[in-house]
Amino acid sequence: MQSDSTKPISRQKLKASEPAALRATIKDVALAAGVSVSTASKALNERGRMTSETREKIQSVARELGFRPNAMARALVHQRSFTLGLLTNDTYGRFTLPIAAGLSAAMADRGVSVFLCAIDDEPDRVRLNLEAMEDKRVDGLVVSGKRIDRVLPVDLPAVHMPVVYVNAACPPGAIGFVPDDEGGAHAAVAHLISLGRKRIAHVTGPRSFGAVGLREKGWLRALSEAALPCFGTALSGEWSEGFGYESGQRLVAKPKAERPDAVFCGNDQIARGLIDALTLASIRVPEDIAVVGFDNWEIFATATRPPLTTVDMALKELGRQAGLTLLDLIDGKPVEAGQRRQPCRLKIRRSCGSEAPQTD
Amino acid sequence: MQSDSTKPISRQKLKASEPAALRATIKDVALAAGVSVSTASKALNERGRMTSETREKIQSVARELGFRPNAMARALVHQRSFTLGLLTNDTYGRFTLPIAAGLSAAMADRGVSVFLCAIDDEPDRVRLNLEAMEDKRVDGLVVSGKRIDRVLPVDLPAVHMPVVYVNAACPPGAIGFVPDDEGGAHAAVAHLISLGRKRIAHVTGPRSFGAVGLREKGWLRALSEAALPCFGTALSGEWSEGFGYESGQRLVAKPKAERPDAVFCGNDQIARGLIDALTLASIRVPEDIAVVGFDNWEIFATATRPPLTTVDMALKELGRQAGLTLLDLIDGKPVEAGQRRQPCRLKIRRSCGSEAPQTD
DNA sequence: AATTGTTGCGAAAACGGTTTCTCTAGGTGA
DNA sequence: TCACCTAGAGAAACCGTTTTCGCAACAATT
Repeated sequence: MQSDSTKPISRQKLKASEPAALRATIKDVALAAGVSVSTASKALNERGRMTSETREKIQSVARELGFRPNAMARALVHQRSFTLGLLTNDTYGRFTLPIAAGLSAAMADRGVSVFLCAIDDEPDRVRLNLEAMEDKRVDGLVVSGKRIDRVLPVDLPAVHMPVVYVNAACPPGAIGFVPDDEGGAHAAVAHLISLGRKRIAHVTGPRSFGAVGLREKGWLRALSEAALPCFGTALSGEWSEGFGYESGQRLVAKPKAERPDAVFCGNDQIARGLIDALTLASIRVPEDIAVVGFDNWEIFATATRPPLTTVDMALKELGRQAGLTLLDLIDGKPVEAGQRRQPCRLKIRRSCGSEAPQTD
Repeated sequence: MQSDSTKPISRQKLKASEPAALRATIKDVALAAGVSVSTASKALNERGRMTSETREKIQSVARELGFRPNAMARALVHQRSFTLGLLTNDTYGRFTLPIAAGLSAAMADRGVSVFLCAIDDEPDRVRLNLEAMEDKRVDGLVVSGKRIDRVLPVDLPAVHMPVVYVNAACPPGAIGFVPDDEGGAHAAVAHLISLGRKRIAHVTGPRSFGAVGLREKGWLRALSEAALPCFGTALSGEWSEGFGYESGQRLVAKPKAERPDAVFCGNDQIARGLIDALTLASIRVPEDIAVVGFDNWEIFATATRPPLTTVDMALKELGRQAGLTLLDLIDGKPVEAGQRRQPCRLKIRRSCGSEAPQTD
């Protein structure tokens, strides 16, 4: 039994007197406080003028009755619903959940709730959900995807409300947030270089992904900044453990002198497969070859042997930022159009050979 | 350019005439059709009596204006918002997203939208979100967790609306949905038996998890039904690849005659680690030892070598069922209290040694 | 021709709030 | 004592719908 303000008591009252779970309205509050509805409203919203005595009386009555204003009635008059829609086509993927959680948490703190719309790129489903969002009068839309170079099949011009894109291509003139793939890659490779590695290879996903090009660019930039030669060209394949494994085997097959002393992988799955192949060939990670990944997908990164140093895309923060920006947009604040690149953060574990892995 | 009814045209019109993105109200429709608001409402909702001429005129005007009724105004009079809240404490986990997607999709088809509330088991956040859901007058709540034996820190009695639990403990008298862990385990082990395996071990998660006991029970029941001896006791440890790996090594250390010919693992991560250990010791999977997992977490199950036969918990369906039941509850239909166990489905790949893995 | 029964539609009252405007007391200054 | 101002509170309009009720006009019965 915590002393939890007076809520529990009022609830009990409510329950006892009202079996059908009817909620107290402002009318009930006004009646019980012996004032008019308008006065009650003003008292509860700290507007208008009245004796502090009146105000406090009304507020205390409201508390006793467990009064909570009906957000929909409020929205009706304010033309503002304090709700957002989150449209995502990444139903099974790893991106949506952290983004959604970050968004939802940041919004909850501001009294804004988020509708989740899972569309599987089916046009009908998109249409259905979009219409539902329009009907429910959400104040804005966050559109989140699974790759930064594809725009969702959302008929944007038909939607008359502010939109922010996350982890998806951002049409011209729109506003979007994506992880800074190039910066993250650069940080990862620069860290390897700072540890004395000089022959740093890159194994990554399909060229058709925008992120692949950006991460490759980061790799190259870090190398050239350190005046290191580019070790081979980037090895491009599937985003899978299988491809990482194969690539590892290919590395192993080379004579020792031609092997890299570090590999920067395009994602954690590839890194995982690659490490498995190296381990199987008795090549030590990180002593013989250091490995870093990209994604910080914990379930992979912590399960590899040794645990994987990798680039964290700060997806929660991405969702948060997108939400806050959308809120600004809704409030009519000026927001510059274009795509923002949210900084990534290197998560150091053991696979890169650092002396002191982060503990958090 | 698809011929997409008349919508695009009306939208264009709206945009042209109304820069501030104001939507047509039923008043506008009535005015434009030369009728009263009440008649317009009746025409659009197929109620009341009027000439079909009048009705069609109104409907066509509404279409031209791109009229969509304001769901909040509607909710206000119907005392029904056609929204639900999804409360989950599984922010990073693997359960919430499929459940949420299944729920959201099934609800979208019925005109119901779902608010996502990510609570991290922080009481303040729970309170905040719960209050938001009450204020927004959601019709009901789905509470989803990450383990079936823990109830979320939700002060249920204080919430006056229908609630359904998913993948979480279900307080007495409440309604809940969980995967049928025992049934799934039984199916997995029975399948191994049908393939001729006779010495089937079980490596699983911490005893403190309810699911562990249930899966163990399924294992034992399948064995006893086939009159097979129980091969050792269930090996219990972490839900991790690491523990699977260790357990694999322990198996390998035994003389060949004492080894099992199949292992049923408590989840896919354990199975993955175990297979890695066996492979490293040159034990062939499935020829020497067959392995099946639990979860069908595709990212693991398809990446193991060989791909993992495992139990699919049908989480999307679980979310769907929970939503539909909640809708029944809201509609006042009689729903029996208690916890329902949703059947699992064995997903056959290669690691069990079946001749013909499923292709879907 | 007077009564009844339909038909087609609009007025008005909800739903639960907020906000603007108006009114009444009471206090102030001349 | 009177005009004037102000503080405090209520009346009413509004947000966008739905729904009940009432009222004409007309057709069908006596």
